[in-house]
Amino acid sequence: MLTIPDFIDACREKGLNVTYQRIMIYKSLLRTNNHPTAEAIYHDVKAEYPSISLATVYKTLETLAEHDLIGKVTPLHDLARYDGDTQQHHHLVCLNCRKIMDIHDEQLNQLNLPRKNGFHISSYRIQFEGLCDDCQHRSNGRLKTAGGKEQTTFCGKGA
Amino acid sequence: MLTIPDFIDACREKGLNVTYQRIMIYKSLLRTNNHPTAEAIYHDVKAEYPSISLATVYKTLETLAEHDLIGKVTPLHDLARYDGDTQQHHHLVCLNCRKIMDIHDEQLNQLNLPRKNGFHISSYRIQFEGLCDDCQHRSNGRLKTAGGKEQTTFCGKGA
DNA sequence: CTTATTGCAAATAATTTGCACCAGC
DNA sequence: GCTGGTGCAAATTATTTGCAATAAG
Repeated sequence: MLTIPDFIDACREKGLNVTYQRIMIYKSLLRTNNHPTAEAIYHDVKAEYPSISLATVYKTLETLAEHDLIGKVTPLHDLARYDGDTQQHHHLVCLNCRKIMDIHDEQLNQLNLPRKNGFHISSYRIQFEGLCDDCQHRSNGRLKTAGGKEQTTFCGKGA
Repeated sequence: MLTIPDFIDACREKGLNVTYQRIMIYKSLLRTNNHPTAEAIYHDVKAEYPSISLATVYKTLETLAEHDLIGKVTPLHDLARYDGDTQQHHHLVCLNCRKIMDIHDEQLNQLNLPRKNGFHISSYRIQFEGLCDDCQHRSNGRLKTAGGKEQTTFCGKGA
């Protein structure tokens, strides 16, 4: 979490114009610990700057996330995806083709659970992110590593 | 992943009617390793059973997931949520009120990465799921632990 | 026979897009 | 002044819902 002056510098370094809206949106994220939705940020910012538009909030959040100035809590957010396997296991997610592979690994199922504020943990899942073999090799530079939503193909099935 | 006869028994045990559609959908999940979307399953099943409807696929997947006969890859799927913090960290997700809390824990940042099929892992995130303190105590039996999408409130902010 | 489930069509909700105007540099 | 960013309204996409017809137990 950067201070506002640092955020402004960071925008400049990345070639992003520094606008009032971007600053307001970043400030809104700074002041909540909520992991807010676009709507929530929109309402929050609107209180101080009523002319902001929801579309701007969406666009800004995407832009900032692409430039790693903020994070997106759920990278696979666009489509609900299901899994026949109900055992505890973990996932490898290809950031390019969005293929998901299963990881069954006993060691990863034995983590020491963190403790925080009386939260009662009943399970956990780990999402490993990166590039699958196909996308490292076959993709001829047409990668989109920034967590966006570009491809629809899942690299086929079994193969 | 159950065999079809076991799936049928499991449905009966849970009081779910065993329908042709449910079996086809489950079979489709069995035969792919794709973590498919509802659309993908719809197309797959439609090939063998053209009269199936997309709404049925959505309903069936939700039903099976609620009864733990299948899993949902992304439990926080319904809304995109953002985070001002770009350091590696992990999340506690309350399955009831959908509040998300941050976990910064050095040990959790040092996992041994699994290896699989040439996949190149660049980062990972752990999502711990359970009930926050508020929801364990204050909620008077009105819990919805089955990964559904019920509440809209995020239990307020700082508090 | 009774209730749960299906399938259709219409509704809703989240997010994206096109485009004209405006602001940052 | 040039280019990227904003705001509006309309479009798109995923998902849900109401309801009558049908199948499961």
